[in-house]
Amino acid sequence: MLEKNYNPKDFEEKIYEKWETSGAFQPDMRSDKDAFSIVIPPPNVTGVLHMGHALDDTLQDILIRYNRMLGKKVLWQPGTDHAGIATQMVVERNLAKEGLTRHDLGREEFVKRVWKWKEQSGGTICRQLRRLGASCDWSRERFTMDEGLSHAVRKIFVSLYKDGLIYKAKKLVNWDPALETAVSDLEVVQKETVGKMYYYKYPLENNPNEFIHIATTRPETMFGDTAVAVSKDNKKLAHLIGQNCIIPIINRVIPIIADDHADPEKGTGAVKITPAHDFNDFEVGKRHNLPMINILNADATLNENTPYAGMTTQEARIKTLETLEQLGLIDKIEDHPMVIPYGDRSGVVIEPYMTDQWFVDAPKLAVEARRAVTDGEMEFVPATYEKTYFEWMNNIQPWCISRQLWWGHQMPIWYGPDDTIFCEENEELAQKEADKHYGKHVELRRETDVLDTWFSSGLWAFSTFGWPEQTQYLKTFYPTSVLVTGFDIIFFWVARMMMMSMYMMKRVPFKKCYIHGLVRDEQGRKMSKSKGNTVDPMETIEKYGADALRFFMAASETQGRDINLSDSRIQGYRNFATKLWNAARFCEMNECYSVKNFDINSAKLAINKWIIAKAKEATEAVTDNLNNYRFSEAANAIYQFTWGTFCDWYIELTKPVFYGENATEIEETRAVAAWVLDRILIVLHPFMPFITAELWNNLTARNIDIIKANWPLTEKINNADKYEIDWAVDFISAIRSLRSAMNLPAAAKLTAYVKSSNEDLALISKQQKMICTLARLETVESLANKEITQDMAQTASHEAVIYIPLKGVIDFDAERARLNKELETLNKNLDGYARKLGNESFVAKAPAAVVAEERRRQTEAMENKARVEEALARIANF
RNA sequence: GGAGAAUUAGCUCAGCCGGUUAGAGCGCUCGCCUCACACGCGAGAGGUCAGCAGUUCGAGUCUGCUAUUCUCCACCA
Repeated sequence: MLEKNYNPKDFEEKIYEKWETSGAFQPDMRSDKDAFSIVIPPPNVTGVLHMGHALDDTLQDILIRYNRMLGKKVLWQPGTDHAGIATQMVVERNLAKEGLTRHDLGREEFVKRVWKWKEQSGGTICRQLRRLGASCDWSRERFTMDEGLSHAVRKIFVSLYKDGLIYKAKKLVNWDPALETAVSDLEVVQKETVGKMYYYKYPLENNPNEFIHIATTRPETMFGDTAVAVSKDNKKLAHLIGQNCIIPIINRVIPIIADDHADPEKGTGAVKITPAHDFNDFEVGKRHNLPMINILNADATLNENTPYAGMTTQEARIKTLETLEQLGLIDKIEDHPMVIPYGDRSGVVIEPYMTDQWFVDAPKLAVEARRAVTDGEMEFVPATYEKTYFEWMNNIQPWCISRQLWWGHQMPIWYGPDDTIFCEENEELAQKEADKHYGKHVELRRETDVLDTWFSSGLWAFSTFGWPEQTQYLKTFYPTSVLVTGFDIIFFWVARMMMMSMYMMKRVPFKKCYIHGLVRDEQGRKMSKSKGNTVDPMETIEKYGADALRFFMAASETQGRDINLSDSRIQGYRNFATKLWNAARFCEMNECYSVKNFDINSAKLAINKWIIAKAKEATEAVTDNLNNYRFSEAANAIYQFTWGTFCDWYIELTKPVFYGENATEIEETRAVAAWVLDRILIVLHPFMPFITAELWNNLTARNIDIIKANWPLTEKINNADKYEIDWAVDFISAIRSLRSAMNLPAAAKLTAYVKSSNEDLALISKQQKMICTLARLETVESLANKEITQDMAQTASHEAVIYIPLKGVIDFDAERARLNKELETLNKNLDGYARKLGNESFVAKAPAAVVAEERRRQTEAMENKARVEEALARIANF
């Protein structure tokens, strides 16, 4: 017996546990069916589930469960990411509480600490994914720093290095002074701020009373200046080119050079060039062979190349300005809107900084990655995201992959005594190569840098399957079927996976890439911890159940658009689950599952043929929409069928049967009701796995788990017939409408007389009992020779005109108002039809079927109009 | 500066290949505790599909322009 109330907490976790322990999420590797696979976007190992995951993983689980029910060999590969910077930061913060830094511990000890932290607080997110119902094959869970995945990292690194696609270079990079590491372009966020523009002047070398005026937002960098640039087209300043000027305070002489980087329209037209601390200046410096003077320490304090060693840039800026002021060199200071780069993790200002770093030749790798999308080997859904992808790929810069961190994959690079580089998969091999190279045994020094986190996640689509081993899983599931992820990591991850996979595997990592939007708060604002507007999915699940949250995500997901979280909608889907629960209880109470071996094609009752037809349509709609990644349409199709068709109509239609005495009819209706409910459970299962499983298990004994139930597509249904009940539904609705408009008490039993074709009358007489029950009529019969009287309210459904005597209680004003409104609508429509059909071009050019349909509507509306006018005339004097 | 997207009911949004009277949920109004369900049932109100022009027999849907909003990328003189 089902509980009276739907209580997801009673069963959701239990059901999941049973699935997991029974291996229900594992693919049958002996099956010869098609494979379907997804690799999960690996969450940070120490992270917690947020609404973005809830969306992302719900969509994946829907696809996974759907394909599993289609009978495919399905694998959802789970795992987590070591998240280099993020994780190291957390552990360092914890250390700071003990008053320690990582340097106090030393590298080895620190890394041990991180592993310990991972053991302690890792795994939370995987437990939460289980709570959401994600049917991942946890027996295959991977971590980007597992031995196997680390091996893959080293192997591909060596390969890229030997192919000349990884190189070391001394370049300006984005430097995070808090973390003291380089970061990639993508890890820098630009923020609008109002800063100051400082105008001041440098004296000329051979005439200290003359000056060249410059403008800068960062005066403290002047100690790194190695030139001042002026455009040769700058008529006012060009004469200074070739002269030298003097950097005040330090009195260093630098040349005034000609370079088009100096825009005559901007600032003063003359730009100080600081090649070691500005990306543009760096290029200028290279063009003119300028010295590059580094003025910063790794923590962004000024170094001994400046007079203000040890000061922060802010302190140095103030000091510099004070000194310039004393020297009388400042022209003016203005407010200046500008953008300043911040580290997306550390939140501090990023400094362009000159260091030795390692780079991946992304522009070369991008060629194949781009081609694969151009040639349709990988398709974005929605397709418009390929523009974003191409835009970035076409302007791609070398990818800085080295990080001066301790947590991550240490680069497989060893240096010989003279800094010769040996890049091998392990130390032994490197040693062997080195010994060969030097002709004797030498001591090697390993590169201390680790790799950008995204380097290892770039391999995720094949490293998780055991690559470089040619495993059965790799052969079966690579390339994966689809990647589901947010647009915010197209560059970080999708693009990198494409590049790495095309390089190493020569095949795309996934055939499709489904991109979804962001989950925002109720007001459409981005959710963030600092704003305090985040909603914890676990709390939502606690409140409404995982199924309600999942269904909300699916029903809201319309190809790539952001989703505004809505408590009332989630609650609505919990109500939907309750509705289904109660419908199941109705079936249980009426012993629907007691009938065995009923052939669905032998159903004879009109209501049963009707619901079978509707169920078939709904299934096809869900299937079609899922095949095209239209999640909201798929969810809505099953929602509308379950609630609007099955509960609102079919269950009501079965009541006259169940409460009647015809055993054959009861038997048939029981069987069909059970059959339809089963279809609902199956088709709804990918969206709401828990309630569907709970009902599936409790309604009757089953020989198969719902997770592996066959998707009901292939069923042969050949006795579907919608006409009769569709007609009756409209007929009943018309009477209900009239009752409501005439303010008739719900309990009042009425008589209805109908004027219509013999077919309609036959249908009514056949469905007499059902119509009377649902429309609350005493009886419904043919108008025949009965006289139409003034106390009859009149309405119509299709061509049937319905008369209901109101025995003196008719409210003539209400009836007139109702009829007039109907008339108004009819007139409006008739105008439209007349206009269209009066248009010769329409009649000549539109398809015949469209024209015929238009004519039919016109005729019908004209008949209805005559009917309504007649009724109005009849009561005109009251 | 470069690129992309959006504008439909009070609110949040669907609307696929152009073809009925443009849909849903929430909210609102009226009537109902009808033996599955008040987390419910029945019936309603509510829209110049941002504006203008164009293509077409026919435009919410296709094209162009305008207005407004948003997102991404680039940008420290």
